[in-house]
Amino acid sequence: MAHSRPTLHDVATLAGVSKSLVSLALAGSPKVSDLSRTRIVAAAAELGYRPNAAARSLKVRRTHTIGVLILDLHNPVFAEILDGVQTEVRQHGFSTMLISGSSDPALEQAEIETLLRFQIEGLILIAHRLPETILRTVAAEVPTVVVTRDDLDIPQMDSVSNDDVDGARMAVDHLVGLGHRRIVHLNGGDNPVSHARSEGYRRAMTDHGLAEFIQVVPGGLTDAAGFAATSEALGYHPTALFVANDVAAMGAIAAIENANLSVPEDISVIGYDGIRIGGMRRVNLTTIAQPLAELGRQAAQHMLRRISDRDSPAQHEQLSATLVIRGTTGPVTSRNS
Amino acid sequence: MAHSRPTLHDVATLAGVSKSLVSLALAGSPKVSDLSRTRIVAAAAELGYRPNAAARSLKVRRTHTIGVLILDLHNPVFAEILDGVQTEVRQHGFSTMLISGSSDPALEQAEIETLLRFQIEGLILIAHRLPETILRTVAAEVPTVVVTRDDLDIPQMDSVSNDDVDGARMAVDHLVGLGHRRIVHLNGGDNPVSHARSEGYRRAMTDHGLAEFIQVVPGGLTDAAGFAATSEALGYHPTALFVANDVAAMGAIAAIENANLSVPEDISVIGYDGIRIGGMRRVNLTTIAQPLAELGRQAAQHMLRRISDRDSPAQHEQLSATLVIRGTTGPVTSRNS
DNA sequence: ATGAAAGCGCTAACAT
DNA sequence: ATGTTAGCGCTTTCAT
Repeated sequence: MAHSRPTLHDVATLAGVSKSLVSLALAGSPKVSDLSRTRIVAAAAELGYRPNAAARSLKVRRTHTIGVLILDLHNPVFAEILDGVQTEVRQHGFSTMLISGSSDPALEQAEIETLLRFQIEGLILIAHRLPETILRTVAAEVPTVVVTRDDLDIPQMDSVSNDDVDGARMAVDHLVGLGHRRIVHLNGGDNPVSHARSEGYRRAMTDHGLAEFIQVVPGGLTDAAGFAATSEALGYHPTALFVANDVAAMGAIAAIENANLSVPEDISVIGYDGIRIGGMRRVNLTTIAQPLAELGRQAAQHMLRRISDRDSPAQHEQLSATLVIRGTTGPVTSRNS
Repeated sequence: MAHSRPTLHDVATLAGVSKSLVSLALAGSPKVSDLSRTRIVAAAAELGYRPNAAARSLKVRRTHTIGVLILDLHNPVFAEILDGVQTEVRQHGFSTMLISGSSDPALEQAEIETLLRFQIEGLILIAHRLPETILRTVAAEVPTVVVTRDDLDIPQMDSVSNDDVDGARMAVDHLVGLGHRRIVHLNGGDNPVSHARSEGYRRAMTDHGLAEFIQVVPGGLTDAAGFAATSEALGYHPTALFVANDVAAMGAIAAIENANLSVPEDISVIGYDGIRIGGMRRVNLTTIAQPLAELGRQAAQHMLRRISDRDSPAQHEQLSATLVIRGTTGPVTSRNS
């Protein structure tokens, strides 16, 4: 940085007062005379003065900034959760600093490290995949709330999630209600959310007396993963697919149509998340919808609470999802029964 | 923040050395004895020491952090551009701090203000909608590069964009090549990108001798906007629609299908951007694809260059888009000619 | 190889 | 109402 920005000192000199008075005036203190205040404000404007947050935070030990880690910006789910977070924190005078995860988990940790060095006051982790040990350390240092995961019980760390086991059950119930039995599950890979959804699938299948039809195909949470996993799934001649998330479900549908089968006539498909794009008629995806913005809003509330009371006991909020029936699921027909 | 984090001083005391030596050791200086280094590293680890970036930046006047403003996290375009930015800046030892725009432009400015107070070294604006005066001020203070806009000529501010006029022309050329004449354009609202695309449409239509068929329907850049604008567009009985962007194009298709017409048999639709989801078979959208990640990468490169040479002349990079023909456009048939 | 001291820009007693 | 001063945590000469 070649040009050095004007400082409080410069403003003070120009206005012909002391640094402290400038500080006071700019903070809106009532004990500054109108004359001085006017002069100071004018001087600041003239110089294009902008307070140095680093210096300020060094002194007051607050930044009014919370960090947000989003696993994958490509998945619209996270943008929708973030909406909720932002509206809520802004109302309370906080800003957010986002970082996005990358394919490399080590980078993710490094990014969090950066955030912490900037003295953020809290951290919201959206669908992270940090190891528990790291999480413990982080949560001990800074108020932390995790969104979309509830499998961890770490002191001083709150979580807000939806009940994935129950949501998965709703998906299976819906399909069974349509007469399906050979329901294959494309799972979302090795992460807690996907595990929970798989677990819900297994339990629901079992409860419906369909244990013998349980079939879990390894997949992932991206459209590419959904596409790729589908060829294996088709080998089991399913009449319906329950896919780990909406994005992967869209990939699965593409693969099904690529195989010259149609949805839902030959195979019904249900996703999970309730991303907006799934509601577009072109896509028209039946899904288990999470209250995404609400998830974000609650996460922010927990965060704010924890910032003012660091040591309050860990809270784990669980919101329920809802079944949204659209066009990719239908009754079993003679074509696929 | 109740608990105060350990400082260099604490580490020094524990290791039994001076603050300066700790600083040196942690910076990897070779003039620290192995013994001291080991002790210092151990002490730092034991205390969970994390350098305070605010203090550091105050001293060294560098943050190695660049700020990125993304207009709308919901539009997948921006995530893809960001990918390019991130890979590039990381390779050069920089981190990014993201902020996302909101419906309220004033908030957007406030967010940038926050970023600047944190002493970011550069600012990348992706599809912002800041007024030119603000932009000038910002660009004068911090290296700035704008992505997806090229209409501004501001000193010390670079831009990276695609040639929207030319891209729009390609879209029209494609449709005309398929025999379409009644090509209606759903524009993207009052912003420079949309203006350029509309302009390209008009020029291309004129060049093809189709000036009498020019019809621009006001719309927006979201799926809802595309959906809404389509009913007016249908009033002109088009055989093809050129929509301002992919997301809106998906909305338009939904509206067309809602009206019991089919794509492309009754109406062809072409979008703009080349978002990944458009490539899914379910969507299968013909589009003008921008080199999104490349846009981001180049933006980052300009940024980095400008950080090391503040006063280099403004550069305006323009990358070209490519026509991607998929399933939503087809030849004019007896049904719609 | 190590330490002492100064100072980055700011705020907050405290003094006047 | 305004100024003086100390110090937040760090890096960086400059001594030793």
